[in-house]
Amino acid sequence: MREGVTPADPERAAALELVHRLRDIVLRWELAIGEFARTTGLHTTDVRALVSLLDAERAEAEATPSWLAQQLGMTSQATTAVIHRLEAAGHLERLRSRTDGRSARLQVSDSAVDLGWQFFGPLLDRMIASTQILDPDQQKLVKSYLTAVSDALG
Amino acid sequence: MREGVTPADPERAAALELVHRLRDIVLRWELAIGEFARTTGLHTTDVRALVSLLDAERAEAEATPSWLAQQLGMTSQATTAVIHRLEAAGHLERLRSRTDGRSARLQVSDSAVDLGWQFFGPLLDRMIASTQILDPDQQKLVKSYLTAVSDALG
DNA sequence: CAGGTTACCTCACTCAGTGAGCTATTCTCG
DNA sequence: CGAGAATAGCTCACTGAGTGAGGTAACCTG
Repeated sequence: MREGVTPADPERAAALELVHRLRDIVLRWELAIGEFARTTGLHTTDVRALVSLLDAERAEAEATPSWLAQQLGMTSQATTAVIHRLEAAGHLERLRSRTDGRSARLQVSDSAVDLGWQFFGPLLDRMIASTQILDPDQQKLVKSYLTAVSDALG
Repeated sequence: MREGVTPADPERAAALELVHRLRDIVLRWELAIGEFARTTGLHTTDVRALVSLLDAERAEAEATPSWLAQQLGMTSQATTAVIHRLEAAGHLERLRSRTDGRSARLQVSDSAVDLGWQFFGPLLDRMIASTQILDPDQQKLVKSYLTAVSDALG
């Protein structure tokens, strides 16, 4: 049934195996996001937004509504709604941008950081533990691989 | 600002770096799903469902509505709706299970396989190419790492 | 074969996300 | 400089995806 879709090329099959593991990670990550959303009463989109915003903060990049919209793959209106929800929940502050009068600067509150840490902390710890099994050279290898995959997806 | 959240532990920082790449991959994958959904007129959930179903087929596992609901992290009712949408679009057939009269067997149609291949094919090819740069031993290393991360998320 | 469980479904409803269209600020170039 | 175009973000009205409540049929267990 349906040959050709997965050709019997052993090299390719081995590579596909790896790709599947990655996809499994994506799936599990999404489920974790969903579970976090359910326990906190937030929505999955809100959680995804928070994660992106925390990332931006860590990278010390200025997060704006339009930037967030792009990260979420949503329209600016939907993103406005997300921001309002997070603001109402006290997880986000909307400040004025100093460089552009039209734009806003999104600042996650301490409560959001705590909340995220509480849930994703243990999860992150386990992921980090999995990583620290590898020695520096191995980590470097995996890192360059993941970067390549990331580029392939971009 | 907010020390303690990212402690100045160089080992941990290096590992976090890797975790971030993984999360970047998750984000880009989600955006790709969204783009595919937009171009095909499907919904992101429908696409996620299709991907899961194709996976099940590849693994030769029997896909049922309840199994799918679990994969998507959604209620059975919402999953019923997804199945109906995919069925109406001709991407899915709902067959009777032979072992359990209550259950249904979900069978993706050729049109869905083609559609998926058309969009995800090039993307998958690039991911596979990134993988094939590695030699077998390196692939094995990455694979065991990804498996460990997957377990950490489960 | 009665009582309980499981798999899936329908119905009524809510609210997240979209399209249309607005205001205010910034950029561009004669 | 100043008019026109572009950009950032917003409100409003609406659609439809997902949920909770609750139903039916098939299976399991004593």
